Amino acid sequence: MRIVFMGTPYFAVTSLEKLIEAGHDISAVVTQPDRKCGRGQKPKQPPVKLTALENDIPILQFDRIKSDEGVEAVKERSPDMIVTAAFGQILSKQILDIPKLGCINVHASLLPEYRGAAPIQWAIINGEEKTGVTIMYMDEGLDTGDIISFAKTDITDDMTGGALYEKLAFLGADLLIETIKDIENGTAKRIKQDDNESSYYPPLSRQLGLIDWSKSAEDIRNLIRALDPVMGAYSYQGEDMYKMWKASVLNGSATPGRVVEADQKKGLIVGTGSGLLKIEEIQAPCCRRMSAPDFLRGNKLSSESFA
RNA sequence: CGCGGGGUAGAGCAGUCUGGUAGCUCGUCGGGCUCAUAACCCGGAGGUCGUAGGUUCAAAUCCUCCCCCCGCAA
Repeated sequence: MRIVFMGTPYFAVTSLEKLIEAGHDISAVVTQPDRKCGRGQKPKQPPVKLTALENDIPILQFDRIKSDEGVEAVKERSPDMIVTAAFGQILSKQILDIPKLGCINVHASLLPEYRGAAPIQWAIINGEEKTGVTIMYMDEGLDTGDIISFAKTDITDDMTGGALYEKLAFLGADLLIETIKDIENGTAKRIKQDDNESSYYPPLSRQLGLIDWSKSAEDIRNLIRALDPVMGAYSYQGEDMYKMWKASVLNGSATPGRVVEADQKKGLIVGTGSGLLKIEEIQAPCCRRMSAPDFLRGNKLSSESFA
């Protein structure tokens, strides 16, 4: 099958690699432009671009794929199908109409739930125990197209956002390959999404990571593990920002944000709206992340409350 | 040239401004004590102070280059 692949981050790399492995003809890879990011503002190449380079696949990068040049470039590749995974740009009708077999997308949730850019993290934040991936036809809406196939998986209690991201990347890639086979064979299904059952969650924002200590210890723990390793949940003591990377829930109660214990042996324990939170891994300003006992060994954490 | 913090013993830090031969907590090893404890006491091992130069009688400390890590920002 002649495919134009669109994707950007590591999540999409897995799918791209499996497509190549399966012997599909990837006539081009479309990915976001190299962006200045990180320290030093050096332009960084998206992971998908690096994979394309390794495999000698032509690369197309547009600020807006909807632009005339973008549409034209895709047309020139005359794909049978467009496959997207975490691409980061919305496709216009002009593009959707190009491939005769349609445009399909790998989405990291069980649609119609968790539409939006960050379904993986949101599922953990909400304490979900099950999630999955969905392969769907794209339409002009955001994650609203018809479902072709899906695969479920469990979210274990200790799973971080990073771990689930990786798991779903593989699950999605495998399902993608199978689904394309079904489409080729004409056995693929096409199920409309029930909009009444749908939910939409926004992209991750800095603000989201700020810990609200009045929430329950369980909720805070979920936020912490969901945001590991993308940005970390954080809290302040005065001007100092501390990132929390790992925590567990204890019975008990204390004023939300209050540091109950900060002891090498007893650990770092903080009060919440319901239950106590034991911080097991923490990152102080300007330091790398480290276990709470290690941190307390060399740093004197004030007994001031977190806010 | 986007802004800023940091690299000192296995781990986490102090010492750097006000140069003078390396210190703290923990771990580790050996010994002691106790009915008992992640307990306590005594003792030991373990460091090219990120790399390379420079200044100096003397550099972890002052100056310059480079490498790596981290926060902001995008």
